[in-house]
Amino acid sequence: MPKLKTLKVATWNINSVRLRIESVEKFLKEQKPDVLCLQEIKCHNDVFPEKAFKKAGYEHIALNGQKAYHGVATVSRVPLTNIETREFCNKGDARHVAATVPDAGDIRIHNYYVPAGGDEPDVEKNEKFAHKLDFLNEMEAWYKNHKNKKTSKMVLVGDLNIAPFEHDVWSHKQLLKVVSHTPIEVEHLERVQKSHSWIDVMREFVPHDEKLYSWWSYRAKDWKAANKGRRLDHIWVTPAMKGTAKSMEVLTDARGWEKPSDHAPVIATFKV
DNA sequence: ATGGTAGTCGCACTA
Repeated sequence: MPKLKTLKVATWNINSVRLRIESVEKFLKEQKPDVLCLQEIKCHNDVFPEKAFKKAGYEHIALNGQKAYHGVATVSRVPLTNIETREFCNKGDARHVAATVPDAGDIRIHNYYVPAGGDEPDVEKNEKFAHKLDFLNEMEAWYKNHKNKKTSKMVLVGDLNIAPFEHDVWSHKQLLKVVSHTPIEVEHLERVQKSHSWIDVMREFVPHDEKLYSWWSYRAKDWKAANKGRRLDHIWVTPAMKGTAKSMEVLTDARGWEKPSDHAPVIATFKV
């Protein structure tokens, strides 16, 4: 029997974990997730602020960092096993870490930072955009080959850098040619989703005709007043976890904290 | 139509 009755998972693109460690501490103290998945930690494993997490009660850490760019970390109050980091596109980039939570009945959590893709949505002119699509193709191929699709309990979270639906962006029309909301990216994301029949947990709680954002650009004078957001961060689950999500929240307040990340945390609680 | 901000590293790069 699992030790936990519920599993509270949060995902947050922190845009430098060292610069914002105090915000992370505040978040952990207030929200007390069981597991927090961070993206864009922007540091190598050697300089990850491990002590601060341990002091906050998050003693179990699965790391895949790199210097200056990207990097993901999954920190947990309960043990993590079978830690795995997968390298995509032979780039040497740190954009994925997975770990299993035995106390939650062996739910496996995949934490992703999908490439942003640059400015120009054209694979011929922009190799960063090509990299983004390649990365999604690799994700699709990987999950397609996963076994035990009906029984394997997995959560996939992270900054996927794509806002797929009309109301995942402030203006569908104005963003159709803007990287993060182009039809080609959305098609690729849909194929990843189909590869393991992933369920979009955030949209199970917010109807498709309501706006839902997790990111607001730093470049707006007043992010809250402009509210030109996008839903770049996601929480998905496999069919074996269908119906187990009890709540979901985007902690929009955190976007207004001192020295904020441009992303807000997304939190979901699952019945174990 | 353009430029606006932020982080890392130490100038140009990424987002």
